[in-house]
Amino acid sequence: MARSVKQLSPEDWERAALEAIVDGGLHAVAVEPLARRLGVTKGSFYSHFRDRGELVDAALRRWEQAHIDAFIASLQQSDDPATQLEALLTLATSAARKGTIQGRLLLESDDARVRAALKRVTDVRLLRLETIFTQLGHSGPAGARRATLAYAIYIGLLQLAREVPERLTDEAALVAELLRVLGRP
Amino acid sequence: MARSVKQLSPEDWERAALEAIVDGGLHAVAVEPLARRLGVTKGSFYSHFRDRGELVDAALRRWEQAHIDAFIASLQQSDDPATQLEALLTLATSAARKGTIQGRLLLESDDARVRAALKRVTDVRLLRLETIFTQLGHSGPAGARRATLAYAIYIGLLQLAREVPERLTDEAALVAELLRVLGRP
DNA sequence: ACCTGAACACCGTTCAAGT
DNA sequence: ACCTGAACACCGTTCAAGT
Repeated sequence: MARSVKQLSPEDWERAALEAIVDGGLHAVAVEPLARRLGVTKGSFYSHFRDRGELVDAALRRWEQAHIDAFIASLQQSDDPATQLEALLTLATSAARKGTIQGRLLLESDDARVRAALKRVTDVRLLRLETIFTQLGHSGPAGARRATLAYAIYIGLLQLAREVPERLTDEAALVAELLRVLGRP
Repeated sequence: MARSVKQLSPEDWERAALEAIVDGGLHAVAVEPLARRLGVTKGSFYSHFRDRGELVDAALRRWEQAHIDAFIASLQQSDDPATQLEALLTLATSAARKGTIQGRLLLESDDARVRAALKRVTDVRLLRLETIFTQLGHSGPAGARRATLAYAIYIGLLQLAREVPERLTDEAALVAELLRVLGRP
């Protein structure tokens, strides 16, 4: 449960920061409380990072990398675009019902650092979605619009899951609706 | 530019709080800076509100009421559901490109007070959307799902407008796509 | 009733001193 | 190199005292 020697690494602080985000959002990433939790004094924090912002940065990059990796991995389960689309929609609607770091971050993107991390993840996903829709027969701009639309739905569902979760209970029917709506060329 | 007598009302503080939200988000609603801006000392704040939370509450309710009123008003321009839907979609996509209080709040809804205000606005809108889709021929649960979907798109576009604004430039094409996607019974 | 001014708590940041 | 402990700045909250 505890190390006897209090020699921490930047990674220790980053992981603690991500845990804090899950629990209380970005503003819960506070140096003094994190230091208490890690069993050191807040002064020692500045041996690892220049300031709180640098910690937030590093923690977000850690999350971002893991997140992009997972997304890519889920796509590699199949080469068929229709199957990939369904897999992503299912993943999206089920993720929308869980409380994740992503959910937290989406809702705190007035922070420039959060926005930057989200944008990088979003860009990767939009490009992949665009490829899928192109393969499904939607030409250039139409494919791009459809990808934007699909991703907007995903983001919107993430948000609505917090506001009106009672509307997202019939997940299967919702996925079916999404497929019907997005599937037509 | 200034009143000579510094006798403030709760409304003065609420309006200042909303301005602060537009500028810097919810965390910019800070008693001491607001007091400075209003030309009083922070101590006097507590003659009007019990604490910062009560000010946030009051400011959000002020915004909420004005917002619901505007939404209802825009619906009353026509009785035809198809026209109403198009009007809402147009309103939504153009609102998505502006920086509004709503945009700010959506992205800060890890705050319980913000969530509550957003939920009240969302409920009103979802019910109205459901009515429209019912009138357009979508029976009970299908109408509800379609309303959820339409609203998810709206929320998602609000978010994407911040992340990837370059994808929302062709507004007309996007509205057309939305109508096509959402219009089919 | 509303405002001032001083006080205290909490967190971010700095820094001299320890190991 | 990393940690401690004390310092200072800033904001939330309280309160006695003014008008």
